[in-house]
Amino acid sequence: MRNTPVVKTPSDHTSALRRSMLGKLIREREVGRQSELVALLQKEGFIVTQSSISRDLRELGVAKQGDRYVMPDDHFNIKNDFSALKQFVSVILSAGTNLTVLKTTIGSAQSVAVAIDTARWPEVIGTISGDDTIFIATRDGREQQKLGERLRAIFELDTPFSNH
Amino acid sequence: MRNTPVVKTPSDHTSALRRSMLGKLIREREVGRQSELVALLQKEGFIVTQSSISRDLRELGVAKQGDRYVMPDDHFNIKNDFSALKQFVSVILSAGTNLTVLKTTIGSAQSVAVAIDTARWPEVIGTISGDDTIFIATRDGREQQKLGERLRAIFELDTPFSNH
DNA sequence: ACTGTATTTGAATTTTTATGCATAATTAGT
DNA sequence: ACTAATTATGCATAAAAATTCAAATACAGT
Repeated sequence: MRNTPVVKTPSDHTSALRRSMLGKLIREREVGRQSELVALLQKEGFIVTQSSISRDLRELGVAKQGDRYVMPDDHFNIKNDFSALKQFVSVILSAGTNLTVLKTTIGSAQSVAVAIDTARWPEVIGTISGDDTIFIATRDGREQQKLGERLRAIFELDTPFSNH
Repeated sequence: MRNTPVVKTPSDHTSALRRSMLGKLIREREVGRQSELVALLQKEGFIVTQSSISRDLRELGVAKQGDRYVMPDDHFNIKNDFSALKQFVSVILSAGTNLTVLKTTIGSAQSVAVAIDTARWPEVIGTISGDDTIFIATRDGREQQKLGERLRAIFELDTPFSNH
């Protein structure tokens, strides 16, 4: 069963397909120059010259760091300023409808709490913290809810009743 | 009292200072080519050629996206994302040629130290920390130097003898 | 201060990337 | 289907960045 020409029907508007593949290649392999990309694309059935690659890369927003290309998606990983604190937070608990408790590794509660304070999220009324515990006060159940979501997103903690 | 020559005594080992400034420039302005950086640095009192800039950029991990350079912090690099910890670190000091001291707000030294530990930078031999102080041991002056650059970049601290 | 070693640097060159321009392909409008 | 307009492409070349190499500079040990 050999008819679908690997990827490109003679007259597609190739550029989209090519760019897509370009993205895949850049994500999956370590590529450091456009001539390599020309070769790799050729192997996939696309015939292009370096000129087009150059233009494609700009179009895709691909960046070159040192000697490898990186997709802009990978840049998005920052999300927020808390990623460095993730490692200290172990669990999130709630007590009643307006108190949320965060457990951290010993000694880091203060730091995490300060980060939360300075973030000035609307749902946070105030925080106090010990060595490995942070209390976060919210106005009511709804706010507590929101805070929970936010914290779990940020610190990548499991939800209490988790999904798949 | 005006004698400290703006930034560079003829024979400093400039590279560290220059790189630090380079980082600042890239963060603050939109620069798209190394020749511009040469010019900007000249305006700050550093005389360099494109060759060195090229090497510095690689060293700093700066990436070029389209036609602007971007610091890796602003980008991806989850491991090196200490941005949330920035607020706790106030000053960097060195003692001798293999001990670097970091002062932090009270209570956060531990957290910062852990982050540094888990980052596993090659130049760090070990750390110990109190409430607001971290000792970081490095092998020698050179390594200490590198660590210094890295810390100043990450925590956006001023260089010891700063400019304008 | 002197010596040997390692690092940094700039000038020149090579390599890589971007682009002006003319052509080809694709799309839209009728 | 034909024509005009827009977009995509390759070639040749300009522009920018990386690298080689020799010289200069910093450094540690004595």
